[in-house]
Amino acid sequence: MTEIERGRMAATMRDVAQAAGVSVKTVSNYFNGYRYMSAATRERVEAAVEQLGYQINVAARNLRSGRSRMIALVIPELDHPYYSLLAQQVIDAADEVGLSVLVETTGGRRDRELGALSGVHGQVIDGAIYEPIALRPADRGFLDAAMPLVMIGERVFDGLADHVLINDVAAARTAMEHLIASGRRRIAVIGTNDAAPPAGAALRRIGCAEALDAAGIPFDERLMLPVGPWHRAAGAEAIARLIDEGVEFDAVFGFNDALALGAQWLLAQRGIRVPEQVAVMGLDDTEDGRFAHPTLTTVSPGVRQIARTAVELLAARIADPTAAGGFQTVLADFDLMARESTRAAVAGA
Amino acid sequence: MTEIERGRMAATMRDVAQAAGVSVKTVSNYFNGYRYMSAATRERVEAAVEQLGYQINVAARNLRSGRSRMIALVIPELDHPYYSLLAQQVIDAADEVGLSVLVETTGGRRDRELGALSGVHGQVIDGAIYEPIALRPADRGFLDAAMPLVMIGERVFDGLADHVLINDVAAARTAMEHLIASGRRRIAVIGTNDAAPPAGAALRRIGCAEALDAAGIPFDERLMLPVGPWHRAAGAEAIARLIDEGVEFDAVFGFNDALALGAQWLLAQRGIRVPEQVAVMGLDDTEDGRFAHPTLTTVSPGVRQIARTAVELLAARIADPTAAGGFQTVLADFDLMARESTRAAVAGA
DNA sequence: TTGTATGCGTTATCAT
DNA sequence: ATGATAACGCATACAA
Repeated sequence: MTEIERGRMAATMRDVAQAAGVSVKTVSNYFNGYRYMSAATRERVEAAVEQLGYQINVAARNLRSGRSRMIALVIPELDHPYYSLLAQQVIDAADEVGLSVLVETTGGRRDRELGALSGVHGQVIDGAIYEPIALRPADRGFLDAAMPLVMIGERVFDGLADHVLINDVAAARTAMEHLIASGRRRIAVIGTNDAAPPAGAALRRIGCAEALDAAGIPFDERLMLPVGPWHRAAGAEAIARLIDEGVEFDAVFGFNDALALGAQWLLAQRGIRVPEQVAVMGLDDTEDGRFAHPTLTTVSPGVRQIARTAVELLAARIADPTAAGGFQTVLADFDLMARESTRAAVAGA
Repeated sequence: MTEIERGRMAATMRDVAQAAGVSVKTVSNYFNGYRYMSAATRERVEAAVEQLGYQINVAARNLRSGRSRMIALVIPELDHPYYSLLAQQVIDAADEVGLSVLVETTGGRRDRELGALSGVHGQVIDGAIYEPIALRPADRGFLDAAMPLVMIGERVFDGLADHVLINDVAAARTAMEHLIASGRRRIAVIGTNDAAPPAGAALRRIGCAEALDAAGIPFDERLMLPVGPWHRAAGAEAIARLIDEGVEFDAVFGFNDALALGAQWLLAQRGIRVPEQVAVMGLDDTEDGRFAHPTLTTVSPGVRQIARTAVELLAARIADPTAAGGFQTVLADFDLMARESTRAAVAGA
């Protein structure tokens, strides 16, 4: 390689060392924030870096250090108000601690959720923020991710990773209490499914039952509506079926905003007035709800806090994988956001 | 290092070669799809790989090859119906050709859009799909990305990269023609700004003017509503201002669905009936519009096609960066999606 | 068609 | 506080 050729190629640490009159180790120290370095040396390195326009070679660093400063965010889908918000918040929080985010979507399919951490991605990332929706505690044996993991949303894999989530029971109970306080008695609940705790849906169902029980309202299984993916279409279909079956109800609680908005949309299409005839509330506090008509009452899970907490926990695990002390479960705050869709109680619609 | 230690560590290509009784070069050939290999050799390599559970070391490959098989998707924000859909489609399309996607959001800020391709990310990616919204043609000198680039959405940097976008003029004209055909004459347009072509907003404004001109409808600057970010709140505010100023209008065309839905929301809040009094239409075909009440008429830009085309162009550039022949501009198809929000013309509202 | 040898640019060990 | 040097695991000339 001629001098000319070298001159055109990106500068290496060796070039910087040579220009600064120090060893590569010193330059490396500089970039890794090594504390014991004389001010004079530091300045000379800085000058050489500046002069050569040097940028550290990430590939070489990754190979040698076995780290990539990249994490994966594994979620069912990105094209969804809640997940896209979560992803944005995770990306922002990660950026602040110098981590890049590889977004991986699974379509909510069990096989892809299990495989998300192996394969090419699994090798290139230092850890993952992981929100599976199809896995059950029994799947823990199939997940062979030998990497730091922070789980979001459901407490599968308890004792295997850190968890960040809202208190599903309490959040659902709060929502139901709000509806009950506004005079509703026959509350359709969308999103229940046959999963057992600690699945989020099961916990939220428990919260609903608790609220009904405390208010002395009889539990009616016909008002518990299991659905597939928590999309608007599913919410609309569930309520359409309920109406067509002639089951009476005066409120709807969707386990997420999309379900609730789908329900609210269908009610509008059928000419049923919200909130006069039927109240509607969701859980997520996505922007859609704030611009629905009427605006959607919901429970806000503090996505920003969840994302930041998850990133912080993950960064800590990556920095010190051996840190024992067991895994943490952080319950994030939530807030009731009372809006138009649950205003004005009208008894016995 | 003892044999025991080695046994516990991840297998390397050397281990595979040894187990298969071939050289590392042969194993490397196997993983890189080298064609000239005897069936017997291939089988032995496969067996050894299987037996050792070998996975190629991505970091080493990246260092040696100078490639990462990663691309960046640079967009203003992820928490937005259009961009989250685009991101999902890009991730899916990239996955099919073996590329991973690093999502980088800029908040629509010029400095971050310019810097998105340099720094750490810039070094680790093989190319980028790039949708800046704050840049102008004059910024081309400031963007020093020595990497394959596919631009989406606006034709800044013509002749510097491939472009994939819809025909903004035609799409806007189609939307306006639809409104005019339904009997509307005073159409408020949200999203115009002071940028000159080839900015998308400017092109769409031209399309609007063309449609008005063809229909013999006088152009009224008061109906052209510039806004900041194309969010629902901006659409609502623009229409609120228009109403408060007493400007009459019988239709609204938002340059994206979010603006249109914000407008539609405000109209509902003010008790103005859509579409009877005012028709509303958008452009994007996001899910929000399909579940708005009334459902939102819009122009569908075929996001899936855009994403796939962008990924294909980028993959081709990465595979052969020297491929001359100039850069391509691909105009994606669009479709009018007529729904409830523009039904039933009522003249002279 | 396959093998040998070298180097990609960094970090880490050890020595000073 | 700094330097010399050996890996990290793979790809690729070049040789055979």
